[in-house]
Amino acid sequence: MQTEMASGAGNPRLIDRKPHELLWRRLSSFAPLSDQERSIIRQTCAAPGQVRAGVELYVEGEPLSKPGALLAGWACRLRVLSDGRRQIFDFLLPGDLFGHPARAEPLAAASAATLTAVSIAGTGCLVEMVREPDRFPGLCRAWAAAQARQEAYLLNHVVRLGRQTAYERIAHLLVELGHRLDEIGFPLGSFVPMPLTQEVVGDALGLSVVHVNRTLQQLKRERLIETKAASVRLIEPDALAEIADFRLPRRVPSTG
Amino acid sequence: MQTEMASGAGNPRLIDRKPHELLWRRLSSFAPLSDQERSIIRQTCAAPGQVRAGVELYVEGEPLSKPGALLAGWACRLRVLSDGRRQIFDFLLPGDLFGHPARAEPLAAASAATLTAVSIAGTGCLVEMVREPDRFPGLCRAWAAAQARQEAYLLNHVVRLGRQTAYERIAHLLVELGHRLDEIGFPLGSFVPMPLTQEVVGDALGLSVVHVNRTLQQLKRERLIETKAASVRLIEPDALAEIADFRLPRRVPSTG
DNA sequence: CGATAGGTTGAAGAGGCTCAATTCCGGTGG
DNA sequence: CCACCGGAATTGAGCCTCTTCAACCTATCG
Repeated sequence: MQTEMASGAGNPRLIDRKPHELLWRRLSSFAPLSDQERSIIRQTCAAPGQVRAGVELYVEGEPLSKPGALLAGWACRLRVLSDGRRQIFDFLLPGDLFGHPARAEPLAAASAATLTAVSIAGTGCLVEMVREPDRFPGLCRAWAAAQARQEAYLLNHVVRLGRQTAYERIAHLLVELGHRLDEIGFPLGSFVPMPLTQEVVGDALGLSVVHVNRTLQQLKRERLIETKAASVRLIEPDALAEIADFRLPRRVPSTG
Repeated sequence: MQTEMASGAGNPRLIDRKPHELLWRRLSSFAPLSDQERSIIRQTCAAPGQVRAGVELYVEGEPLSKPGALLAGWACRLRVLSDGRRQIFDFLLPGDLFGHPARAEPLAAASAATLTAVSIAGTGCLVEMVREPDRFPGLCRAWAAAQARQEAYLLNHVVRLGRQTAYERIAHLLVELGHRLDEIGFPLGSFVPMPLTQEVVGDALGLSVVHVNRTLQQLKRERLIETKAASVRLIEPDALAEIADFRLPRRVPSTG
């Protein structure tokens, strides 16, 4: 029941639209935007950059000079330990922002890399926005809210890693990604894109590939999920949320 | 060698000083502060609140209305799962800030609770600061930088939980806390306060109390650390940092 | 002096890892 | 259209880290 209420049936399939519409709709879901702001977003999306899979968008420790927005494809933030072990911190989905240099954090605390081929809204206008916050108050608020959301996901991630079993971790991640995809128009409960290899899932959840594989099989056997190509269907989102002790991020009343 | 360079020998024992001096020195290590800002800090610290151990400072989901600064004692941010399992996200040490409602994140994403009796700089003037950012640009920058730092610690925490063994996790946490204490005047390599029960360490690092205990014993047996009352001495900070693959947070060139 | 929180110890078992081999699948070249 | 290739997924077996349970010890405090 919660499933149907939360379902993205009402969310237009943003991906199918023009990129700037995806970004505008998504940002204005965080804070109201002016017409001027809408137009700067349109400009920013005019000539998106194309980047292949497996490319680093920026590197840990490097100055963050180029804010960007993901228009299509998936990426992640990660760190590589000195012995080669990798830890993925979070995922970037279409409509997500990255590399904001403001807030007195000029250096990247983690690297970011593409997981698929991606399309990225250029840096030009976004830099402008960051430089002159007073001209784009709505954009700034939206960006801040998006960042706060991203941080809430990071806390979820800590809980997964610290206190949940492999089974719960995977269920939790799937539900979280399911809800995020729902927000950009892929209804919860239907087949949705999930271009993650089992190794990537393992690097995110602190598990070995082998164990990710076995746990996914269990979830399939129990008919909680099914997979096809690079996509997943959460057959029983509520049951998964129950298993994972998943809580929807409280929607912030957008009172400005 | 790195140890000696990073040692807090140069840092005055801030704890021993007047509370407002601790806070001022700490904040101005993040961004230059004006005299006016110094005086508002002094006011804020004039009548610190006293809170006992084990008290919640704020609760997850509650509106964040009361920014504060910890002047003495330890606290942590945490979340309690529905089945009672706890996960600690990070620790608050003297000089640390919490509960900043700005940045469009009006609701707390986690609870915060005291681990010891603490002394807290009141909300009055800090609220003022948040309301009128233009009057206190330095303070705002400092606060943002402090928050960025806190976030870097959170990423460290994810790496610990996701990719390190119990032995590495504990070494890593100890070194990180050692460096943070060094910054407020407790030299790395000497006995420093560490008022954490083994249960708290377990809740932070995703380990059982029993295993924390055994791992600590191993570290003591190997003469890497020694403990006394609620304090610890990192006998071999470099060796510990090596074990933990610990990296010092890059100091931000304070050009801004 | 009893109460209570925190620390210590032992034993057994589970969850997850490693190693190693095999299969599957989407693409590529012939 | 087929053979082949490489990355990803799958499977089996053994082992090890860490957990759980349960008991016991130790300090501190009213």
